[in-house]
Amino acid sequence: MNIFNLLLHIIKVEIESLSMQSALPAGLALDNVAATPPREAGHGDIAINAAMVLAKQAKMPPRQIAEILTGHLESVSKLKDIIARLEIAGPGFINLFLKDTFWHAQLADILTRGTRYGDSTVGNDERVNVEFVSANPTGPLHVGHGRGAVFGDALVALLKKAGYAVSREYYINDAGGQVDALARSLYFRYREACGETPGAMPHGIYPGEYLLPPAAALRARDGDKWLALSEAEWLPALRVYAIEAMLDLIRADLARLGIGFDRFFSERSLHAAGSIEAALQRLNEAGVIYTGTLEPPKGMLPDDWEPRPQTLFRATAFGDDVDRPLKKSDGSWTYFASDIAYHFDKVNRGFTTLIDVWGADHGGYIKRVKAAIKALAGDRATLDVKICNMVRVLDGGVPVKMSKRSGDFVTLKDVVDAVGKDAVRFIMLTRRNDAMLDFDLSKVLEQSRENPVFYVQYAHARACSVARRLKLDYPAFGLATPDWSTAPLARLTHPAEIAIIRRLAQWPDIVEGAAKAHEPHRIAFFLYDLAGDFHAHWNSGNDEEALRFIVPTDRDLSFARLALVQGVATVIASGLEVMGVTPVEEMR
RNA sequence: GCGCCCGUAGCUCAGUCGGAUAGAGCACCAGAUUCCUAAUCUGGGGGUCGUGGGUUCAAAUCCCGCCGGGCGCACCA
Repeated sequence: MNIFNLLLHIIKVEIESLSMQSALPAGLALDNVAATPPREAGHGDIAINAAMVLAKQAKMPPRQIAEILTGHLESVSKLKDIIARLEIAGPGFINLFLKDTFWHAQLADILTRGTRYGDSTVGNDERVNVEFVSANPTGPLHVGHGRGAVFGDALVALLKKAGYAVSREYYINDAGGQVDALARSLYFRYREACGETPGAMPHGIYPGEYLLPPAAALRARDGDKWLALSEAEWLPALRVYAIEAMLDLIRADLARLGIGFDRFFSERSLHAAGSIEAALQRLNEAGVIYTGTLEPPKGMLPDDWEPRPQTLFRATAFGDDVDRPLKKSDGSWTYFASDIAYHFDKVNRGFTTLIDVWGADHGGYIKRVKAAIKALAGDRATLDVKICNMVRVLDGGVPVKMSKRSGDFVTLKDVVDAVGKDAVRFIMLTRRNDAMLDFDLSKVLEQSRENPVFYVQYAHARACSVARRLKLDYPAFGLATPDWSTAPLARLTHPAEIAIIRRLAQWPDIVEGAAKAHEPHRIAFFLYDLAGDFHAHWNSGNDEEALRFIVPTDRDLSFARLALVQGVATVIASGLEVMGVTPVEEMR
């Protein structure tokens, strides 16, 4: 349960009731009324901005509205059990101070629900398609792909937790010239494998050594049978073979990160099924396809520019900057044409929210795809494109050299092998997706506060250690397998303890906010803050013995505090679950 | 030239649908360990939120101009 929405709902109802009683004007718009956690601890637990928002509409000073509202709220029976006191502050905020018993109830809820705490229904089972990675099947994934992979996967988990019906999808670009080049590259390696010396590598051949194993496997399977054939004869078959081999490679790279997909969608299948013609036919009927000649971009004339009539989509009618070509000069479809069909297919499969996760170099492509969706689907579906910015790989602050000949980038596999799945996943979410990310291989292994992976894991491990210690050193307490429903939570009275529960109780709101904004990085920052609260409280037991979790002379107090610690572990685990990171119970 | 993203403490970055005295880590300074993991914690200094306007009761947040950085710009994917 999201406590902020709960209170907000109650208060909105009461405002409406005041309107009915004519204590406030009728017909007030409450859309901007909000219940938020105040930054300042002295401002209570929940701040309501209603008085300021309504002042203008009601033609009354905010203070006066606040007076009316607080006077009324104090008499509402539903709130009497929850609110210790309320005050009017600043320009007209109503600050609510909640009773300890309310927070105890929140903790009890956490313990009952376990890592399912924070699950929400705001998504309302809306069907969402998240397409991510979608790297060309021409080689292994690099670190940049890894960021998109982790981002997409965590976003899916987040959306599911918030109650959306989500599907993970990978679009395979298996139809263009790049996969022909891949097939030629494989053939080159195949000739080598057959004992030929093909000589210097021609231009347009992928130089990576990752094609050696598939070439050898091809030779082992088929012998020399392809050598005597012409390119037209071997290319289609070897293309299929090479794409499958590369997809195996990619799937293996993703599996190392614990990432799988509900569907791999082939671009070639769109061509084969006539989906492109169908989608463009529809655009044609809508009158947004025409033949015309584009102006060259001002300020940067391409060398080989020549004015040429093309088949164009009138993207400018839907917010794009220029109209976009659908056919290449050789008559085949452009990538954009098949992408139109692909997104139309997603809409036709019933998805109402489409999310595409792309690299930073594709930012210029967003408007045209949005334009196409608008033209084909109107308001039936919306597209949100999440751009994942570049990743710089460092080691001890020094940029890692781009790897030898195998490609231009550090491979994802190398990085996962070096620091582990959990560290990669966590670090990838410690920046907003649209900000550049420095990934320092040595820092993510460091055991210090500087390293958020460690800091959060350590908090979880510490929480687990309290349970261990109680079990081992205080068997008389009988808390080896506690029944949380009997925990005497009323014994949690210290402000620092309540403060931690307050943080834990933000978790459902964090989930909903992050899910709506499509921003999984918020989870990482929340967990870091929570870990900080917990470490601080843990340490205060050093200065003040009475604050330690385990009180040898007081079994019930120890039980209550164990419950608090368990709540911390639970929420951390719940957050890590969304991030796809395994919580550790010990770090020795 | 045009489009998109970014500009917050010395450095790296958070900042919720616009909300109260703009936060955290690092670095710097001063402290805490007979004690559940000091792998941690406490306190301190440090800001024209790039800049100039505008909207608003209220702007780091929304709108416009400018400056600085990144990405992209027909027939690649």
